[in-house]
Amino acid sequence: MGVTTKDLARICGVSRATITRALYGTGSIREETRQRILDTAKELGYQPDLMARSLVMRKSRMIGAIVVDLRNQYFPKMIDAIEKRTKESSYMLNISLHEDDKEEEKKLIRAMVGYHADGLILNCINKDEEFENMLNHLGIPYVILGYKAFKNSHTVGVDEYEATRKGVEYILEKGYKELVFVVPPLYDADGIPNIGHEYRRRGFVDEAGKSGCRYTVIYGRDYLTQALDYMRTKAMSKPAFFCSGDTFAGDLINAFGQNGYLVPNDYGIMGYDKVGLYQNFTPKFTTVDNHVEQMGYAAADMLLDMIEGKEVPHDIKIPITIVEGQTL
Amino acid sequence: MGVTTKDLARICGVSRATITRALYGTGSIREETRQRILDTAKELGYQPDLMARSLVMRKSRMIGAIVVDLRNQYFPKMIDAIEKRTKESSYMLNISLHEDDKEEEKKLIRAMVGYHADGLILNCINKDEEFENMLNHLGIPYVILGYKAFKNSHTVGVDEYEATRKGVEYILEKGYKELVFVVPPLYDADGIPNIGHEYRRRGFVDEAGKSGCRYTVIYGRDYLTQALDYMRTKAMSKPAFFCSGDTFAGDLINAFGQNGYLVPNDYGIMGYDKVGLYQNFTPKFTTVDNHVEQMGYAAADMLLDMIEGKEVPHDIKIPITIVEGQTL
DNA sequence: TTGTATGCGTTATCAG
DNA sequence: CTGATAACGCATACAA
Repeated sequence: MGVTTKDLARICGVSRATITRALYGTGSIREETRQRILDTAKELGYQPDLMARSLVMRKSRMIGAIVVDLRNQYFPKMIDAIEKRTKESSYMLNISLHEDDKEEEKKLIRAMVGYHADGLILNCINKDEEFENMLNHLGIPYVILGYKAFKNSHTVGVDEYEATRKGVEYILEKGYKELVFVVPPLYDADGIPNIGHEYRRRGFVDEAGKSGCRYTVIYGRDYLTQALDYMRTKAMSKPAFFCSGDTFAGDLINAFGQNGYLVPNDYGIMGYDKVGLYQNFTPKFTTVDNHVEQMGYAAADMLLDMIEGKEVPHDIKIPITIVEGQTL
Repeated sequence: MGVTTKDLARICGVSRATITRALYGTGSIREETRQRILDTAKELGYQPDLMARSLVMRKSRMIGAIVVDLRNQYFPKMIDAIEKRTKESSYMLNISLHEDDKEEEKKLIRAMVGYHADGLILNCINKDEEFENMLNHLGIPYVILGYKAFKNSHTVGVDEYEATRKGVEYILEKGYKELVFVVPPLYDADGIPNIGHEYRRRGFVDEAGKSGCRYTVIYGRDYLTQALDYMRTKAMSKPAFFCSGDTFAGDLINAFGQNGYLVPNDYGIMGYDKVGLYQNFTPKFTTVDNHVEQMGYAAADMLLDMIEGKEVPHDIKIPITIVEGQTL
């Protein structure tokens, strides 16, 4: 479909080279023919074939983002930010989802390269050497979201250890003497640790340990049962639950509520990953804001710089802040 | 970058046509040379240039989805569904965001066409004739999410009128005699009505009117103030608030809570657009489930069929269901 | 079974 | 100022 430069050339009675000159102002051209070409181009609704252009230019002004899915607000928010930045630089953003499927992730990366993406932003689940090798032979720059999985990769993430440490500090400042860290299973199906949650756990354990207060870690799929059990049989004072994720915290508040435990009277709670989910509820939710949008902006800026051949730092850590609520 | 069929041909000492035959099994080829080519292709990490292929095939196996943004869960959920379906049919999904910018939307559509997208899924904000014209001259099929804005377009949506009507029926069954419909501003910046909310309003008014009970509609940005005012000065019995969106409902519950009004003791409330946001909270939220995933599946199926030249219905309406909670 | 020639729509180079 | 020609990487009809 669609009218091409060839058509325009035929219709305007000039060569295709002249058409290009008229359309993109390269080289010199008589003003009159330029106008005539531009007019007919507009009239006929000429649209350049970006594929053909990319083919010859070896640049597509397209950036690929491959993330797991859009289920919680984490990636949507980040992608919104990335998208704004790439748009500012007149790049098109191509988002694809690997759905936690390692083969799919590789396939998508190959597809992006096949479509001449100028750069990639990855939330990658593959961690092995073969994958690292693949990445380094892509021929285009890429930025990894989250953790530094590979030596040579560029990453944008959060210092989870430091963040959790600060979270514990904050809880202690509020006067709590008894801390419970709630975290999902730390290992995935292949036995590979979820590095983010693991760093958080360490941050918690180190800082809580240093304080000399009572603390414990609850993890596993049955964390709700375990937490309730803690509340019923183990708590010696009003405990603070520090949940490694707002969704867990939300579920916990709900489960506790159904069992007659109310926040912040009977217990304190703090989340992680502020994604705006529970920000409108009473009591206002205390959580760690890991600034997802900032991560998005940073990742996009980094990648755009890399595409333009600029020198960029290898790793960027976005500092967190604590959202003071009423649940502690 | 990357090795091409040309390179393979040179290295294997055959013509490029033979390479193609080896790679895609078209035509006949001696098994030995086939193996040899396949081996070297693998060794050298040959990846087809999808752009070049699309250019000659005039098919890209790529589908574009252009939506406003990913801010609330509505589009992320739908896109997840669309993505699953397109992936099943080995199409790649290219998601882009127009951020409520009419020019941007047109630009993105043109870009998708420029990238030889085989079809488009649109959450379009342009409503005028020029845009309709543009769509119909795209040369590729497209499906519009939401409302039938143009005569000839294919759409997947919800019968909002019917849905709201059913919602009112449900509320009345629960014994309420006093209904308040809460809806955001019904017109956008350009004075064009938000058709979805408008249909909902009509459904509410018609059904509530028919029942003979007391009812009113609250709309505008200050709906919280108005709702509180209603509660304080106008309510004659325990009213049911029917909010045209879960987020409004959430905010309302919160605002009422801060003013000492508790659900479901002091008032009833029902939402719309079940997006899973408040499903974990107590009391469990009563809302209208408009089955976003189903919309996604339907839209993807429809588009894929259209791409394959099949006959498809022009409009698909996804039936809603009511999620029975504890807020009524 | 294999090779040659042509074209997809664009941009770039080099003549004229 | 303009036109012819080649190239990007791939696929395919046709010839050998």
